[in-house]
Parts: sequence; C-alpha cells; structure tokens
Amino acid sequence: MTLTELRYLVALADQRHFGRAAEFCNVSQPTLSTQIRKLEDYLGIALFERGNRSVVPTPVGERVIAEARHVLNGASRLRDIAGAARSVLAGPLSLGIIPTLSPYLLPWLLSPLRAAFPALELNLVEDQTAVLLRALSDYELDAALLALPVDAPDIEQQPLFDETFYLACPADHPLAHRDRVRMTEIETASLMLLSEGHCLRDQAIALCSQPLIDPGFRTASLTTLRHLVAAGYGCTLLPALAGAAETDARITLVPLAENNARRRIGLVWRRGSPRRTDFDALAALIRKQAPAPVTVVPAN
Amino acid sequence: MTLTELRYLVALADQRHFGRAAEFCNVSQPTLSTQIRKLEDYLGIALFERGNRSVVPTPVGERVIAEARHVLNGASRLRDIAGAARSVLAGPLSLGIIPTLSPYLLPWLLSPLRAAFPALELNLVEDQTAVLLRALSDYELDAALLALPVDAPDIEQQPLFDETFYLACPADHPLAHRDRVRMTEIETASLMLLSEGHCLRDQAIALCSQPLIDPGFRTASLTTLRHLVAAGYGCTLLPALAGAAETDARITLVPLAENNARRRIGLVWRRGSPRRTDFDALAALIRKQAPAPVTVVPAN
DNA sequence: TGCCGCGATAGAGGCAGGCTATTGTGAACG
DNA sequence: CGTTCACAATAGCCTGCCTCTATCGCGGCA
Repeated sequence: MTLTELRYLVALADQRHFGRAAEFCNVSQPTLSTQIRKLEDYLGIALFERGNRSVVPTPVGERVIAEARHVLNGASRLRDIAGAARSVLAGPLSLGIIPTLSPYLLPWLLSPLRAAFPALELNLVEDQTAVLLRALSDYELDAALLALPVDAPDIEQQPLFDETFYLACPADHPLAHRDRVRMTEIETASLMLLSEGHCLRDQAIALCSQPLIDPGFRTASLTTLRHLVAAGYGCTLLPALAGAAETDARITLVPLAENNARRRIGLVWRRGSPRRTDFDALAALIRKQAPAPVTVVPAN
Repeated sequence: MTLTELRYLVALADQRHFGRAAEFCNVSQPTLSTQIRKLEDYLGIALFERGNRSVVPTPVGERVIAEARHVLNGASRLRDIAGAARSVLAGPLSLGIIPTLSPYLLPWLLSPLRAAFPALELNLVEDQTAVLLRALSDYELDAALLALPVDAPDIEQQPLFDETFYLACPADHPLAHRDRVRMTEIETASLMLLSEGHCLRDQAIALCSQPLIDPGFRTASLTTLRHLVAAGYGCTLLPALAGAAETDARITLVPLAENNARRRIGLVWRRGSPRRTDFDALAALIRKQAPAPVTVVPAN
C-alpha cells in the first residue's frame, strides 16, 4: 500500500470515472486502473463496484476511502510542517540565555526578531551557563547566548558583542565622583556579587587581584543588587547593558580602568548542528540590532 | 514521500540508531540511511542531527515524526477496516425488505444471523418493492428481500421460499368452517387489502378473477387488517408467515384452493455486485432457518 | 449492425528502492 | 600513540514496479 495508490483511490471516489480520475492524477487511465486493482487485491476486498456506466464505491469501500482521505491529509500536514520550517529561522527553536543578559538583551531583540522571522517559534530558557551547556549537549537546547569563552567539548561558538563592566556604587561613595576606577581601588569587603554559578560572579572574582572577602550576600538578580547598592549596602559590578537598564538616582556608574573589565557575549551551539544557517542569521540580527552600550565584534 | 519512508522515519526515531532501525524494518542499514536522507531532501529540512555516538531528532523532526506516526496509524486502520470486511458477511450491508415480510421474517432471522456472522453490520430498510428496487439501482441498498418475480433491469435474484396465502375471515363468517376456499367464492366487496404500492395487494387483485370492488379501506399494515377482520369488517388475504403471527381468537384462517395462491420470496441484488458470496451466504442461512409455514425452494 | 465510450489487458522501458562491499570518522583501548 | 571497533555514509549494481502506448472486450446507442 502506497500513498500514490491512496491518491488514486480518492480521485476515483471523487470523479467516479477512471478516465477523469487518471487525468486528475496526471497519469494514464491504465495506470490508475492497475493501481486500483492492485490496492483491492492487497486489501482483499472490492473497493468499487464497476457497472456498465458507473463506478460506485462499495460500503466498505466508502469507509476505506474516508480513511484514505484521512491518511492523505496527514501526509499533507507533514509536508506543511516541513515547509513551514524550511526557511531560515522558522519553526521551533530552543534558545538558552544567561540571567545577567536576558532581561537587558531581550527587550531590544525580540521585536526585530519577530519582525524579521515571523515563523520562528522561540522557546527561551533562562539559566546559568553550566546548566545551559548541559541542556545543549542533551539536545534540550538548540543554541545559547552566554559569555565566552565556553569550556565544553563539541561546542561551536560565534562572538557577538563586548560589554564593558561598570562599578555601581552609592552616589555618596568615595569613588562615585571618579572618571574611572581600578579594580584594586575597590574595597573587596563592600563588593556584592551574585550567588554562585553565575558567570558574572566568577568573572568579577577573577578581576579582583586580592582574594575576595565574601560579604555574605547571595543574590540571584542584578535588580536585587541594584536595590542593595541604592540602599547603601555596598558596591557591585554591572555589565553595560544591565547598567543602562538598572538606573537609579542614588547610584553612580563608574567605568573601570582595566581593559579586560568586560565580557564577550556569544552564540554557542552543538558542533554539527544542522541549523547552522539559522544560527548565522540569528547572530547577524543580534549584531545589527546591538544598542549603543555594547561593542559589536566584527564577523570573521 | 512514501509510507515506507515514514516507517523508516519512526523506526529511526524510536531506535535512535540506524543499524537497529534497519534491523527492525528488515532492511539493510544503507537502505534505511538512503531513504531517510531522501526524505530529508524531499522535505527540505534536517530531521535528525547525527552526532558521533548519537542520532537525535531535530525540533521540526519531532513534529514531522509525530505526524508520520499519525499517518501510519491511519494506514493501519485502513488495513483493519479492509481486514474486518474481508470475510463473508462482515462489515456494513444495507438490506431492503418489504413491509408484509419484515415483521414476520426478521424475528427468526436476526438472531441466527448475528450468531453466524457477528461482524455483519446490518442496515435494514423497510419499504415497498418499487422503492427498494430504486434504492438498489441507486446503490443505496446492497440487496433486498421481496416477492419474485421482479421486473427490473440489471437485477439478479435467488428464490428462497414459497409462502401460501390464507383467507382470514371472522370466526362467524360463512366460509370460516371450510377446509379450503376458492378465490371465486370470496365476496370481493368484503375483501380488504393494503394500500396501493404493496406487492401483496397487487397479487391479491391478480388472484381475483372478478374485478375488485374497492371497499374504501387503505391500510398500511397487516396488523391493522387483522384488527379490522377481527372486528367483523370483512376478510383479507394473509401470507403464511403473517398468518402464523397475526393470530386472533375471532379470526379463522382458511387455506386457499388455488395452487398459485402463494408468493415466492427471494433475495435480489444488482447484477455484477462484488458481494455475491455474501448474498449466497445470506440466502443459505435464510433457507436453513426457514420455519414451518413456508416451503423452501431448493437452491439451483 | 456498426460506432462509440470506457475499462481491462499486454508488453516495453525507465526509475527507484533494495542489496553487498567499502570508506570515513570518531571513540575506546591496549 | 597506534590499533581496533562501531557506525553511518557512499559506491555500484540489480531487480521489481510503476508508468507508458497500443489494443482488446463489452455494452449502449443510433
């Protein structure tokens, strides 16, 4: 039993005439006759009653024809599903994104993305780098936006933009009036960071030449940190995008003097993923839409 | 796109291994590889992501696979429909039957029929001969039980049994004590018949040598006629099966002397109908189950 | 009775789907 | 660090079937 036979079957049921059904199917009349007969032999029942001037489905034939229509509709839907996903960035795509980037990147990304690729069905997963990489290798994610470099096997990446860090301190803080500060000038005791697992925390610790004296804070979002700074509990480091969004009259942002006080955001995916063109298109759009606070890394 | 390709697709989705999927499908691994690749080319999308040790469906692949399962289920149902109808007297069958036979034949026919052919889905249509023949030629019926002979083109028939007629008269009627009566002895003025269109009426009129004086009765059922006879309004003719069922203490049944005072019941169907074996089986069962009042016509 | 419409059959050809054998490529292991 | 193993892809070939054109058979109709 083949889909072609079922197409012939339905055509004959509609046309009730071998010649017209064959014409409808763009085949010759003997071809259609033979295939219908073959289908009847295969099923072991008569599907049509051939009269002298008539071709009429048998009662079982009617049921078989109804089911055949059902099958053909399914095949058509299958083609539609594939067709809708054929073009670039269409159909389902699971994208991971780190929490220190998500709330500040998505507002200016989502609208252009929807405008450029309306058929894209984005499934966003916000979590820490390690979790995202795990999900990526487990095929739960197709790609992820996170801070480079990533240390994982079988991962390909494409850098997108650089984001400098700012010291966020209370407006009455001793360093608040400075044009720029060095990391060594910051009292590590007053530096508040995100809880463990956030790559931003790890990077901030790496930037501190002195060992960090933990103040006991364990915060899960930069917004919470901002409130803590505004209330005078201490300082923190904010990436450029977050700093531009988390504004507060009681907070001053001071650029850091160190050249490496920044992070590079990139798109990563499994090596050999068949959606490479999708990822290229996504990367291109992110680069194009990148707002002022960040520095776009030119495509290689 | 073929059903075979879809089978390979779901097998690979289930097994996640080309070799095992090929074994499951009873084909070689290269065959399955090629067909999967062909399907991907046809659909224009990647259905699986081939890793070094892994074969994982892409997100669109998952959807396509789900739809493929759906299509294959439909194809399987289609085979089941055909398979259920493959045996004799199984599946749907529309059977016409005339009103003067239906209430008296069905009681002893239906139970054995169900017992012998439990898969038969009988769709009974009770109407007059002309209507049944029309429905038959319009493919609304598959066969019909009615009085022979039938005068219609492209109709094949098989006689089943003969049914003698009885004069049904009030117990105090002058003819009620007779062993047998001739049609000529019956006062045509007191003879009540069914309304026009019933073959039994036509046959009764044909049996009367004298022209019938219409008493003005137009009854649609033999049961009504029985009540009229019991109330003394006149006499009527009842076929044997009806006479055996429509008993009443105030009614006497007298056999008719004429040899042709009987009707022959037969099964008729369109010439060339593919369900000939079904009809033969049905006819054989009716002959076997025929009760005493009728005389079975031997099969030719 | 001859023509016409329509479906079935015959025979030929070309493509597709199947096979075996082999290659390429990571991964595991001594 | 080379070898081997596992596994999918590729090559090349063959068979079967799907399709075609040509023709036949059969009723209906003029």
